[in-house]
Amino acid sequence: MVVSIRDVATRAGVSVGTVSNVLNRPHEVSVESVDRVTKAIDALGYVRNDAARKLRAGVSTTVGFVVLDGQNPFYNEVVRGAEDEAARHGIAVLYGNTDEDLSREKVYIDLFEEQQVRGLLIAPYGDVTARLQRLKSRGIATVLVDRFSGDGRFSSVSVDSVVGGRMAVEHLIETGRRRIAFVGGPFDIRQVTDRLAGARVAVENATNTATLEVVATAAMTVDDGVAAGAKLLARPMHDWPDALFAANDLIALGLLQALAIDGRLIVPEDVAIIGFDDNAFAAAAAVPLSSIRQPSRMIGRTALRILLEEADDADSIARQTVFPPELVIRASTHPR
Amino acid sequence: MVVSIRDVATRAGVSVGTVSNVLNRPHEVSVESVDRVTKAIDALGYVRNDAARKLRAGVSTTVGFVVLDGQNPFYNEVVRGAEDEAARHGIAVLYGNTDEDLSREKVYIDLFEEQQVRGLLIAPYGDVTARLQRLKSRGIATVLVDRFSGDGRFSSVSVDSVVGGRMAVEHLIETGRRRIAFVGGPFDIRQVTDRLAGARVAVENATNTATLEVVATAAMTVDDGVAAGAKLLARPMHDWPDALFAANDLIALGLLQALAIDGRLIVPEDVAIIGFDDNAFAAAAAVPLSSIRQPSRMIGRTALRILLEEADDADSIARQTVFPPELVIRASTHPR
DNA sequence: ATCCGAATCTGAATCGATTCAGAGAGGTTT
DNA sequence: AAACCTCTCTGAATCGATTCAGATTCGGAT
Repeated sequence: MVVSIRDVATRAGVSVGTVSNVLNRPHEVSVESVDRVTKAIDALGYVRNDAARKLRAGVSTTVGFVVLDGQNPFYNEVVRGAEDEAARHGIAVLYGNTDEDLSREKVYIDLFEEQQVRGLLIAPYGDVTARLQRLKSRGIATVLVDRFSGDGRFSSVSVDSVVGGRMAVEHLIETGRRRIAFVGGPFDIRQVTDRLAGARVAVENATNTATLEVVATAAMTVDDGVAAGAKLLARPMHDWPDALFAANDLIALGLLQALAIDGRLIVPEDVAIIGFDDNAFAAAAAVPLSSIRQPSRMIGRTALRILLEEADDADSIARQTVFPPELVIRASTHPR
Repeated sequence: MVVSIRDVATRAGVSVGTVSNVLNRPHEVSVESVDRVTKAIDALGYVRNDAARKLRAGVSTTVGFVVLDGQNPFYNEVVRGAEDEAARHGIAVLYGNTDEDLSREKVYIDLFEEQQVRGLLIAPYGDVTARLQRLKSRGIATVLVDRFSGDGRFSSVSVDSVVGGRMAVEHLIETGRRRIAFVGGPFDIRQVTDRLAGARVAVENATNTATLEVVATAAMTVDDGVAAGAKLLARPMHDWPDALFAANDLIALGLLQALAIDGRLIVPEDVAIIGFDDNAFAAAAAVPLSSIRQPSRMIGRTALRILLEEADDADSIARQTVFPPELVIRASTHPR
């Protein structure tokens, strides 16, 4: 048995219009009516039908968040930041996880479009500009998260990954490391290539003879880090790098784990490791992990705030917000 | 500019009914019509209006998942399992994070009710039976995740936390520990009390003189673990327990971190630590963490499968699915 | 007594997809 | 040729909340 606004109106002895007004502009309704309607709603257990509301009003109080990797604590923190800000505006965040899968990414974007969300936050994997452009033409605002919008068509909130990559490798070089390996992938993820580009800059600017090699991983999980570690360990010892820059903390933790189990190489004595994100588990690692911190909650909060502004103001101009990364030094990169 | 089904019909030279049929029962429409309509849809960039669809048809192809703690990798794994299963049925999972906040829990349940999702998965924090009962009467199926439904009114998928708690403490006792502390909270979370109850059973059954004390935490995060560790470290050394059973891995990681920084007590020589969940970071911890593994993805997959079955069959009978926990022994509980 | 404006309420029209009774075309059986 | 199917299509009615032009009420001003 479904309770509709009509049932509430009958029970309260008013018209449907008045019930709707109680729900949406209570100040324009007499206190007595508000009271009667409220009582009727409670008595009947009425819940607004969001479909009807959206159909007629054309707006929604939810925003969507399409996340690249739901297992990654960094993105969870970003989502948390967005939720905090959303809650303050009486808005709910629904999110969908794409797991670096192009087709799922499309599915979720379409889903949120069908749902006519108020706006969409997205940490994109593939090239989604075409789809996002369509959302825009439909009046659904979009903000890119953790990804700079190269062509400036969309607002974005991110951290400068090139600078972060440079900071990481400069730190390694300053603490006396020479043979540096970048561990990460896949290379169609922008964050990966940016961090690597930063690393390259640092090596080129170095006054000493530091070298950089690249160890590719299939994805950015702990398991991929373990696998990369095993691959490196299969080499003769004299071929080993003396520092590893992991594309994110998950890979770094995997590397750490692989080395700890093997036992021949000690961190940081033989090998330094630095990660990226400074997620909640970096400090609790086998060897506390140096990392490049991203202000994750702040990214989420800011992205949501910009999203709401754009949703309310149709012809606002896209803007790029870039936060600085921050070097966090822990035991894993202590000098020998 | 919004493209409606009417525009598509006009462009394809058919009626709106035919367009709808192409979308929903293509086999009942001539191939020629399917073709014309498909072309028109592509040309116009038409996307179904989900609100109108839901309003009329009353069904939806999304399920909601209300999660207790979005930062916890364990729940992320469960969600991932649910998503995998959902994807196979062409269904999308939208989730909302309550962060152990009663009011947010209510908000999300109501939100999903308003949205008329196909079904709802929930890892509940407070007592939500009343609200869930209402969903049920509205025809929205509900499955509890990570929580046994005591009164059997709802289907549930969980791991036996009492058994898990017992396994953890039996393991500690078998490896020679005597003064055991349970670290966790708050005690209105069912999982916490169950795990503690299991621990009590193990201590009572022990042939030796093992003791159990309780160290309460405000929540179940790494930070709470660090705080609990600090509280314990403030005690005189002879008052220290020789084993810690943390209510989940996050707390355990926090404890490990607090002890490592302090440095006076070595894990596992002076203190053993065991966690619960066996999340992705347990193995990569400062000292690889023993834990009670829950089959997280399987929980998510199973919960979603049951949810869809119940959503399709209105008068199916609620059933409780309980998976066994599994003891995973790592360095943090090695005997002295 | 009449008029005015403000406050409040009413109820029909509306949003867009789905549904289904009924129509039309074309073929087969008797 | 009539009767009967089958296949396919049409278009009006429908879902429930919102909106807004118009109605009603009432205290105060003229």
